[in-house]
Formats: sequence, structure tokens, C-alpha cells
Amino acid sequence: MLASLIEEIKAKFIQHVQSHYGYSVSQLIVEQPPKVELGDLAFPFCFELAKYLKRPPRQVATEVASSVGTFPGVAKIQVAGPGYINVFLKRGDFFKQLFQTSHQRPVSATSPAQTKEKIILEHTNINPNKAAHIGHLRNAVLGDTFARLLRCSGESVEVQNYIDDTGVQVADVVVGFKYLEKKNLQAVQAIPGKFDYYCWDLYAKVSSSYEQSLESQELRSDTLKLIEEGHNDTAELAHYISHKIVQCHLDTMWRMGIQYDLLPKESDILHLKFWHYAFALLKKTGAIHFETSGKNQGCWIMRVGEKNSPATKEPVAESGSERDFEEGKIIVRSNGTVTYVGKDIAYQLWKFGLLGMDFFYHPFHRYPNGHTVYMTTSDNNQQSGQAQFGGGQRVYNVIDSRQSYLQNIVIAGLRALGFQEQADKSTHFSYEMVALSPRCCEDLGIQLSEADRQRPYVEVSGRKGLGVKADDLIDILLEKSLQEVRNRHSDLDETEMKRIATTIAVSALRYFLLRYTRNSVIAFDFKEALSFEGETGPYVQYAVVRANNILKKVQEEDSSCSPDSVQLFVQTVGTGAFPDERIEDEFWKLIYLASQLEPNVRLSIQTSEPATLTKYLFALAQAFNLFYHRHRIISEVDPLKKRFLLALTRILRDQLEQGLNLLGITVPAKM
RNA sequence: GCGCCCGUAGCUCAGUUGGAUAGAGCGCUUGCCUCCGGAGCAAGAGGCCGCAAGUUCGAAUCUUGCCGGGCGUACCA
Repeated sequence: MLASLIEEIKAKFIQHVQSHYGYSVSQLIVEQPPKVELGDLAFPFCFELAKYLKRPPRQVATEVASSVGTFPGVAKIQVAGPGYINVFLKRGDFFKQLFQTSHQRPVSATSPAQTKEKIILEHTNINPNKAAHIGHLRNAVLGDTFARLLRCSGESVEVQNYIDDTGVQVADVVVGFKYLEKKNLQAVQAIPGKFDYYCWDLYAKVSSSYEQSLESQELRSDTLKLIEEGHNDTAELAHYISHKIVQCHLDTMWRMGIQYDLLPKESDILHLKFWHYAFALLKKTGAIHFETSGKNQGCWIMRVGEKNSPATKEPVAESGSERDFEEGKIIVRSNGTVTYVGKDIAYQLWKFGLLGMDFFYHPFHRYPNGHTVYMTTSDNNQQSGQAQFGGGQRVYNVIDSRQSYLQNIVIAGLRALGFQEQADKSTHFSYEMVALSPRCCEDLGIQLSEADRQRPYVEVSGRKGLGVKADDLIDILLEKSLQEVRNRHSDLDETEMKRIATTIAVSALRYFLLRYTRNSVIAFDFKEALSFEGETGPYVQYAVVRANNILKKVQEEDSSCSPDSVQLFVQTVGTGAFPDERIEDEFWKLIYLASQLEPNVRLSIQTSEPATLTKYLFALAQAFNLFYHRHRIISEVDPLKKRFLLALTRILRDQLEQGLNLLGITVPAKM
């Protein structure tokens, strides 16, 4: 809504400057004046123009402002400060429009034609050998939120959660069961309780046993080989473990409102020979080469220059000494096995539909909301359903920033194969890790070395079993919010209380993980994560609950304020009955802020930064709370003003609620 | 060594493609329920935006150098 208005104004300014001064403004920037009194939109282009004309900016601005004419939707234009042109919008018209559209989806309604690209978004990707921890939650919440943002703007998105079921980590747990605990498949199946928690501890035990003996490390590589070969007891055990753990992860993520469309398995990439085909391609194009000497003798490696422009990089002019430059990344080991990156290149090719091969699929799990997530299979007898996956035009991989080197290699691989366009449309959606604050480690009873205690944070380690498990954290949050609900609403029945508590717990956790920008390390701290006050999800939820209470109550008590009569009133805003002057700065500020949902959603998508939207929603909730405290709406005596305040309340409620939904947060009736 | 990221209030963090007086939460101090729910609101204290140069009408933001921290740079992922 606002976007199209701004575009019109911009176009007119550009045209005006062009025809009057023969100057084309390179980039017409629009910003917001620091105060409402100064206007709604600020245009600083006169500084640039003044420089070109070699005249004082303020003088130029005055000239432009007085000669440019009028704009639809604009009340007046003013020159301010050293040479800004500030635009004041017609408040009534703007308000009316916002009211009519505020219940619609924030972006799609006014979006220009969408790209019609199919987007593949990969996230979560937890090794299926242990319980999920907070770091995994950050990944999944970021990915899920971004998927919601894309979908809301009309994009078609397929969410994939890659399962590394033939990796070393699964092998480690198999080693644990087979050799440390002497358990066969049957015994493993009989393990009671949370299986992912059991494996969490076992994985830590196995890891420490590796440090003690070399022979157990041999067990690992033998086991890995057996798993890759398949059709043996070990592979069967590994299969059971990884599938069972995947189900645990799906359950955990579902608690957070996160679901997937497809679970592609690494084993299927191997069994269906995706890799063989990709390998042949890579060899043919010379993207990789066979090392005949040196450290990496017998390996196939890919040379990658600095940054993400690898093969295209011109040979570096070496200065002076002959330093041994980039050795490249090993794609195929000397024993002939493929590294993870190699498989990832094949997977990425498949995502773009460049492999000319496909998986088979079968339904793996049906969510309570009816959605089915499929899993790949190599057995075409297992194929069921008509599901089609892959073949996207754009790919986002949500993977933490520690893997950016590997992600660059995957993209460089595409480039080396001549798939420039796909390489350009591959995005590593990277984010920094979640670490533990030293205080958090103390809370967990973890012994820290003196050196660690001095650090700002301690890295989570699955191998050491060092971390906060996702389910534990959700449980703690749930218990805490249930207690709060109990204190406030003892009249509700237990099921209802639990339902409310769940939305609050999810809200607190999702908001906590989203409020940090992606490249900020989160030093996890229980006190902050468990807070429901201040800049938190529950704070924003609460604002919506309050708004709903007002709207509900006024309908019960005052028949002259029905939705219809408010709607009728809004028609008269901006006319003699309720002129623009009655929309005071205080209210206008709120209206204008509420209209910023769509721009913020767009910006979040453009920059792949959900934190932008998250912060905006908090600011909007804050503004609402201020409004709430300063005005008694229900007892307002002026009937017109009362309706105006109600209409404003509805707008704010709608914008907040829609924004929260995009973050995966729902609003309870009470809280 | 090389690559990427970070350094903003006591703490945790925002700060749109350079823009007007650098913001928020927490913590601290002091207030606010004759109430549409206090998971709230108001006020106050608290800043050489790591340091130094440069680019320009204008720099927390861009460039370079330095200082400090993190993560990569595995025949792990």
C-alpha cells in the first residue's frame, strides 16, 4: 500500500528533476524524518542535485518543492533542515486504506507479479544420532520463519530436511550399541524412554572412548563401511537408529510448529548413484582433478580460490617467495569414498533438477494438521503417492556459518560445471552458532576450565554431550508458562491452560531465537531465554490479547460500536465529519508505524534477515501498549473518537497478529 | 599464515542501499491500578559507536592500517 504510493512520488520527483535540471538522480532514496512533526517521508536527493548545480542545497530544495506540483495522497510538501524535502501524507485517506487492507495478508495483496520460481529451502539437517539441542533449534526456527515469509509473499516453497543417515556420527552410535553396550537390534528396540536422549549420552561415551583407544577408532571406520554397503545387521541397526531419531526430531520440531515437506536421505544419494553421475560430470569438466603426489596423493580434489569466485579467479601473481597456496578440498578420498561435500554437490544438482535422476518417495509421517512429510527411498517398490520434489529454480541452504567454506565449494562446484545461473541462485543462509554462557554452564553443572571461564561463551559440543537439549528447554518453558497461566486464570480447565501455556512457551523461544541477527553469536543464557517480560514473544502476544479484549468487550457493551458501525465511520474519516486534523500526531504516528508491516516483511526477505521483522513487531507492540495506557477507549464519551480509537485498535491488532503468525507465533484468547 | 564474522550504555543486542538530536531490552533509581488485565506504563542515571587516518555537503555505517575477540582453513560434518 505505502510502497506504491512511494513509487509514484519517487517517479514524479525523478521526472521533475530530469526535465527541469537535466539531471538524473542516481538513486532516489526515501527515508523517514526523525519526528512526525517534520513529515512522513523525507527525500534527501537535493543534496546530490545541489552539488551538481553548485548551489546551496536548501535553496535547490525550496525551488524543487515549490515547482514540482501536487501528488495524490499527499497533503503538503515542506523543505526542512539543510535541504530535505519532506512529504506529509493525507492522514484520513491513508487511515481508511490501511483499515480496509489490514486484515489481508501483509504482502501478497499488493505485490508485483511474483517470480513463479520454485524455491527449495533446506534447513534443520541434524545428524540422526542424538537429541536436538538449542543450536539446531536456531537453525530450524530461522528456516521455518523464512519459509513462512517467502510463502506469505506468494512464493512456492519446498522445505527439505536432509538426513545424513550414512555419516560418521550415526556410525559412532552404532559402535556404542554394538561394542560398548553389546546390544543387538532387538535389545536396542527394547530401550524404554526417550531414545534420542539415550543416544545423546551414548554418543558422548563413544566419543570419549575414541580418545582412549585407537582400536575403537578402527571399529568406527569398519562400521561406517558396513553401513554404506548395506544388507547386513550393522546397516540394519543403523537404519533403525537413524529413522527412530528422525522421528524424535520431527516430534521436537513439531512442538515448535515446524514441519517439512521432504526428508532426503544421504544413503539414497549413494544407492541411486547420484554421486556416480555427479562424479563423472565433475571429472569431465575438469572441475576436480586427481592428485598424483604430495599430501593428498590418490585423492580427487577441487581447487577453490578465495571467496566464492573460484575457478574464475585469475592466477594470483605470486610475490617473492613461493608459498604453498590453496591446496583445495578433497572430494574423493584415496580409498575411493566420497566426502560429505561431494554428496552435497550431487544433492544440490538434484535440487536444481540438473542431475536427470530422481529419488523414489514414500510418506514418512503425517502431522496432526494433516500435512504429510515424505522421505526418499532407493527402492522403487516402496514408491507411493504422486509426490514430486526437487527441480527448483532457487535454493536456500540454512546452515551455520562454520560451514561457509564447504558451502562455497558446493557453489563453486556448480560454477565449475557451467551452471552459472544456478550458482548465482544458490544462497547459503548462514547464521552464527548458539553457544553457552559461562553462567549457563554453571547452571548445568558443567565443570569449566579456568580458560573457558574467561571466555565470553563456550561452544556446544555433541561429542562431549555439552549442550542444552531442545526438548528440555521447551519443557522448562512450558512448565514456567503453565504456572503463570495458573496464577492468572485458575478458572480455566487443565487442557485449556496447557494449550495457552504452549503458545506462550513457543512464542518465548521462537522470539528469543529470532531477535538476534543471523551473524550474532547467541551466548545462551537461561535467564534471558526464560523471560516473558520486556523484549519477548509473550510481550507482543499480550498486546494482541489486550486489543482483542477491548474489541470484544466494547461489542458486548455498546451496540453503537459494532464492527459494521465502525466500518461505516471509517468511510467518513478525512471528510468534514472527521477531518484530518482530528488525527493527532500521537495517533498518526501509530497509524504510520502500523503500515510498516509490509515494508518490513519485504526487507526481511530481501536481506534474509527475520530479525528485522521481529524487532519491528516488538516496536509496534510497544507503541500499542503506550496507546493503551493513555486512552480509555471503552469509556470514551465522544462517539466519533471512540469509533476512531476502535478502528485504530483493530488495525494494530491485525498487523501484530499477522506479523506474529509469520514468526510462527499464535495468539491465545487469554493469557 | 590465509579466509569469513564481530567490537555501539554496566550486561545482551538493534541501527534499512552513508542522512537530521545514536536506540531497545535487562539491570539500577523514582513514580503509576477510582483499572479496556501490571506478562504493563512513565521518568531518571548511564555513550571518545575499539583506535587512527582517509573518502564527502554529511560516517556507527564506505576505504586503509592497527588493536582486541570468535569461527573456519580435516582423507569429520
